[in-house]
Amino acid sequence: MVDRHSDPENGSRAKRQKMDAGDPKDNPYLAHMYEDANSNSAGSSSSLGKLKRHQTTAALARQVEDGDVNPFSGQRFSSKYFSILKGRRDLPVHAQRDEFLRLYQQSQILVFVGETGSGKTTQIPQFVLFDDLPQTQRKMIACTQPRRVAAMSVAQRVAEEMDVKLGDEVGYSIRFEDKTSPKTILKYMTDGMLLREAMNDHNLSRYSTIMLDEAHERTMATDVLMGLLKEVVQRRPDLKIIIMSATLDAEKFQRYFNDAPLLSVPGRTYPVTIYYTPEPEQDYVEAAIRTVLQIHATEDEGDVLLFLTGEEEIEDAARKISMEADEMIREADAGPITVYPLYGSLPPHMQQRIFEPAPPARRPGGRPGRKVIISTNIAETSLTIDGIVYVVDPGFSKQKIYNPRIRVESLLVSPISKASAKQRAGRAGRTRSGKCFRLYTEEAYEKELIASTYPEILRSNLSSTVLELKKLGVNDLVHFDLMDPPAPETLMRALEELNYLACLDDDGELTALGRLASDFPLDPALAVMLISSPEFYCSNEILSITALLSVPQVFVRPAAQRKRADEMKDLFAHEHGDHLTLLNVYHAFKGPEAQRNPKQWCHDHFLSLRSLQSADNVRMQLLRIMEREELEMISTPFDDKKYYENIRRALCAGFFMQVAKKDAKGKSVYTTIKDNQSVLLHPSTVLAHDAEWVLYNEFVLTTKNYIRTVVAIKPEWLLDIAPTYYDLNSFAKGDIRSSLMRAAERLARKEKMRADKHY
DNA sequence: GAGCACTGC
Repeated sequence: MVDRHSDPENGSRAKRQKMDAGDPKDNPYLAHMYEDANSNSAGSSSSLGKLKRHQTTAALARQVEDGDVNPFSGQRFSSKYFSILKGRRDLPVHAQRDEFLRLYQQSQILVFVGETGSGKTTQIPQFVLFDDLPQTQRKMIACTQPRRVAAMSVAQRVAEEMDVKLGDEVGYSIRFEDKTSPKTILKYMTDGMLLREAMNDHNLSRYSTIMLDEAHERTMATDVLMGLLKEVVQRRPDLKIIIMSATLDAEKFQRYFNDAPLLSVPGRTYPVTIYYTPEPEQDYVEAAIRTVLQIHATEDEGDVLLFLTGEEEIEDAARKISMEADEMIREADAGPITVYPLYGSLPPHMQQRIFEPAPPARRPGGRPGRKVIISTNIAETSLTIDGIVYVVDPGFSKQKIYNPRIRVESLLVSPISKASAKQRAGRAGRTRSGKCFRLYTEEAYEKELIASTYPEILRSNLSSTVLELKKLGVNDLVHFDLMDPPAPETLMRALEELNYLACLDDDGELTALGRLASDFPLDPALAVMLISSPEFYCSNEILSITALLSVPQVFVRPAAQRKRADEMKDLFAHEHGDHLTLLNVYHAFKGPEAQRNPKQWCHDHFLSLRSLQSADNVRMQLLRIMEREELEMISTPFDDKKYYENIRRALCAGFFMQVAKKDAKGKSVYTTIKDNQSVLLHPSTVLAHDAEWVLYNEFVLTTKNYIRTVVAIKPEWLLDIAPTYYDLNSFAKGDIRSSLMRAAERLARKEKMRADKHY
């Protein structure tokens, strides 16, 4: 690692903030002098009275904000309100309040670029509130976030700033929790939640202004919402839209929204010096470890953040760095180091540890200690850690990619984008000026990194999205104006899958089943399985399995205790497969023994309490929808010999396209139906390796092709449940076809015998 | 004989 030059892109921001020097009313410190001039010092309803909708100026808003009485709640402002208000007025966005209001008033759509620390997420919605006055229209202002925690914490903060109780005038709405009331006029919500609302209210008529925050993240929901809003604004001239984004891409948003005006506000961060390597690194993990140790040996006090790609890589690097650092302490009197791994599947209390202070010097006057955090991308967007001074960026992350040809999503370690690299570097400049060590050459940065990561919509299976769009009333998918249209093949695959699931008819129109399926927050195959389950007398059980398949892995397998964990899993194993094993786990979890102390029970049985609780939550949500749609909740008696068979049949009703047959020769090698992929059973399966036909939940592409979470089924069931997909004429001659033919003959024979009995 | 980056309804 050799340093080179400093990169101006994260250096000091030279943008000038405009000062409104002319009108003394614009000076917040003089505002109180004018407050009484409008003869309105008390009375809640009247203090907003001086504001006319879409004619508010910064000065007018300030007068109301500086009053004694909260104009929205009618209560007297607390003293805390005024101290917070003072801080808010120092935020960069405040200097441009008038400029913002003018643009907001003049145009229906506005693109707002505010960098980190500008205050956009908390302040802009309040600026809008004072001008849009949604309560006079019996409407609300919505501000979307890609993540739940953000929606919750920002709403909490803004409620404090506005001196109201969270859930009254300011609230939030996320899956499993609606913290709003009839009083609510400003609602923070996840983008997915707004999309759900749009499915039942195509014009989003409850809102007078909709703001999409963090639009640069380009989540699936944000992309679909943007396409939708582009249509809604045509039908609703009264609706205003603000697209809020960080960093570049602003022009792209502007162009997409018919050259909407743009407002940029500078952020408030410290300069970060960028260093590149002179030569490409062969082994980025090794280079990263070396760099961290070198920082520790030579750089001033300050914590280090290293980005790696996944759990194993991180744990491995953490071990090595700790070992090497111990040696440095012994041999070179280096300061102490604490290394914290950080990734999503880490239990919350372990994630919290990253906020502990760096270790102190080992003796008075000794070399200071240092904290090293080794993290996945979670520290790039979801979590911010103050006090980071050094960032080490090897330039890779795991990214989801989708292969429409074999209908498989997989994770691949890939080079990051320039936007990600900037975001990572920025993590070093939150509390003071910092340094970022990029473990690639400057030339590679310039020439090899793409400008920004491909949006999720280009990297995913679209069957859920296509179903959602149909439900949203978008009939012509090909001409639906998405910012980045997906590959036609991906779209075709989704339409085909939905057609086989009978969610779309042959003309591509939504069927009754499709409409019902879109009510469930589930992948279409899961939704169809659940809706069909009453026909198989096992909707209670399929509901549990569906919930378990929608949450992270419930089985925990710590590296040090694999054997013990596997033994515990065997306690729940069902000979016919993993779905049934999951059901056994759930039933045990809900049983009296486990419920006495769920935490202990899960720990003892190597199960994830978090996953099981979240499955329970999902199950309750799905149950409410089942009841609302009058789908019968029913079970086959447990002592009936068809109890498990009925469940396995019901699984086929949704997953008949995810089936594999064991090869005639070659042990435990399977071939998937129609796609003809050669696959292996994932080693985690409980299924003995002798099932001829299996249904799988997931295709995992790693060093080998694995199918994971599998259950044994019979080909007769497939012919019975999905006759169109299993039309024998559509199969090429071969092992699969002949096996299906024999199954068809067995079925016909049974039918005949049954018919004979009747005569 | 194992690879779940991260979100979301």
